[in-house]
Amino acid sequence: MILDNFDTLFPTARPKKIRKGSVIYNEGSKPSGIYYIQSGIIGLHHLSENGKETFLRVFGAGNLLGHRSYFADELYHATSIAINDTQLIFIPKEEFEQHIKERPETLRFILNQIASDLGRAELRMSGRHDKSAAGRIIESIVFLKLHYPKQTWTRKQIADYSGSTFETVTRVLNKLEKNGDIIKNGRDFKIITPDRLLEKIREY
Amino acid sequence: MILDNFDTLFPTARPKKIRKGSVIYNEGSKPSGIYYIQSGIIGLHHLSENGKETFLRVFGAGNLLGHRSYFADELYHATSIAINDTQLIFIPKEEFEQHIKERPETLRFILNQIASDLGRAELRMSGRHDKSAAGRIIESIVFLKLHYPKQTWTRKQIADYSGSTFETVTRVLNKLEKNGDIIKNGRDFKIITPDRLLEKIREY
DNA sequence: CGTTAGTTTGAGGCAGATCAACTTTGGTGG
DNA sequence: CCACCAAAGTTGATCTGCCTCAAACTAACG
Repeated sequence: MILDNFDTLFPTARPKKIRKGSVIYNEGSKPSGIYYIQSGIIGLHHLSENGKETFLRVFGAGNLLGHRSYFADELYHATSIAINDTQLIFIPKEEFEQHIKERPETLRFILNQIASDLGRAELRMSGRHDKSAAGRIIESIVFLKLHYPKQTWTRKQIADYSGSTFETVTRVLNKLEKNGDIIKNGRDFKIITPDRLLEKIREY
Repeated sequence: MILDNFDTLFPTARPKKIRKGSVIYNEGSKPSGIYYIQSGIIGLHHLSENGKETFLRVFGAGNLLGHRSYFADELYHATSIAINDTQLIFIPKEEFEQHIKERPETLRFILNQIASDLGRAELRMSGRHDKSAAGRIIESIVFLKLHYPKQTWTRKQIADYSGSTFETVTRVLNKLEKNGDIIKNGRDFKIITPDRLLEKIREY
């Protein structure tokens, strides 16, 4: 879901360039406003004490970032990291609250998005037990490639998104290639028919 | 989070009695309004084709129900079932939209709740990989007993909530009793010191 | 006090994580 | 433009948490 021209509503905001790999905010810190992404891709990651990493959500151009914690009135529950070089603007609390007063429909728009994200998160949670690792990996590559076709997702990113390991992702991708479901090209790959692949999930 | 006296705002709504075990709405059907729970406990469950069940969320007196799908503008992604005898009112779309116009703060209240639920869902999803089954079971009983202390949760319900099996729940509860962390009483049990138990999760 | 839904306990199996050693890719700096 | 090298990917072997299956037990409700 994308907010077109959201940034033109905040003309005073100065766009900030973020280098690939750098952190926008850290788990545990306190929101003081929200971010709007003008370009680039950002990943939201949860890191546990035993070193396991979970790739919770992806955000692209036109998305808000940090809005969940802001509206839940909580500390950030995960860390956001730029997957690519990114450009974003930060909208401080006061300014954003003013905006909401003037445009109450923004609230409903965000609620719609968060409600949809909650459904997706819960289905992903279910999938951790009722689907095989291969099935989850397939769902993940279809989702990631559908939303960000030009991005070369690493095996590690796919593993963290699907709840698996990069070795297992490697093995599954090889099998998919052997079956003619994807075509590999260097580190990248192309899914031939995403819809048909999703239908075959239970076979893997 | 609880909406006090939300039902008095809809005096025309007729309370409906729901028997333990019966379905309020089914996965895949279309929301035509939202529910408000006057008394009782309701569980939201996702059932997969291979028979696995996931216990997604619990709702009690003073909670809304069916609001996620309503605001996401989606079909229900899971089935809601009365865990106890329950009394609720249904608020049709038109009436609810009218209410939101008159009381826009309701929208922010619901957004706050859904945003918080999303955070919890994502942390539970992470926990499926970075915590042992025992750890997740402990978190689940602490959560369920904290919010619904009088409810006798079955091993199956705890298993579906934690992403495990009822046999594993049995084994963990026995170990917890042996270690003096809980006291069993028939099918029910009491957690001695929930906070201290949560701190010991990584030991289990 | 009979019935059944819920619980306990044990034994065995396997999906997929982990560990390890090697190969390939693609960015970069000379 | 090419050589280098760190990051990413591959492949195989091993290990294990906990799920599955099975069978006997027990609480709780009508």
